Amino acid sequence: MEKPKKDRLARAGWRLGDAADFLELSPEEAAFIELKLALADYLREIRLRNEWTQAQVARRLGSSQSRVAKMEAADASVSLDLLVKSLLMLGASRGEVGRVIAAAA
Amino acid sequence: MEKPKKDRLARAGWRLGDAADFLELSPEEAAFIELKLALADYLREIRLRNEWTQAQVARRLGSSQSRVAKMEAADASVSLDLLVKSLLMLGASRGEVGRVIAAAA
DNA sequence: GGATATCATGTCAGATATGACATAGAGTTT
DNA sequence: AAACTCTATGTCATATCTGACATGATATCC
Repeated sequence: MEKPKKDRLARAGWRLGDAADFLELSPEEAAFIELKLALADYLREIRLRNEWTQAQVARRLGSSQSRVAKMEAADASVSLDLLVKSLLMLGASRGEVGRVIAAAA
Repeated sequence: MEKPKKDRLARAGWRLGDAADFLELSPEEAAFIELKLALADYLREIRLRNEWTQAQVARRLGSSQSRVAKMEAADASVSLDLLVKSLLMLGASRGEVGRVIAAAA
């Protein structure tokens, strides 16, 4: 795994034990996390494309700026449910969500 | 919405008020629920394709037969996280999951 | 360099999901 | 019809997520 992605995961709270090397992730765990990262990136993309601030997105979603920040960071405290529901509420279609998930890393 | 799907949702705990007609769902809510139903169906498909019982699947997932039943029913108490993680653990690829989600109803 | 705007991160009470268990329904075998 | 197998549904203690708030960090403007 490349260094930048690894650092990003570490920042996002994906610490898996002290000296946890991310290579210890099972393939399914890795796929799940990368899937979340892809959705998080897409959320940010939609926000920037529309020139919204995180606070504005939060208002639309009935949430808070901090949670939007965590969503975009694919924080460990953010569920797939929240990510997908948010994307749909921001106008993404089911097909779009599926394609983002299916897209190769 | 067709009657069978409506009944299925009602059974799965998606009651939204007493006389709730599912037509009152917002488009995003409807899309989210249908997306879950598609994943639930796919989970069952994988199980049957491999000729596993729900109890066998539960053992693989480190869960219980009852939760597998609820997953296949797209019960309201089942998260997207659980569905997706379970599919990946049963051998589905990220691409497969994405395609199931993207697939039109 | 103070004021303002935007995004990041830590914390927490309340809400929601989870695995487990009990039990019911439905089909098969003997 | 009893015994057995598989699936469905209700409940619950515990675990995890959520929105909110406070506070940092960084950049821009005056």
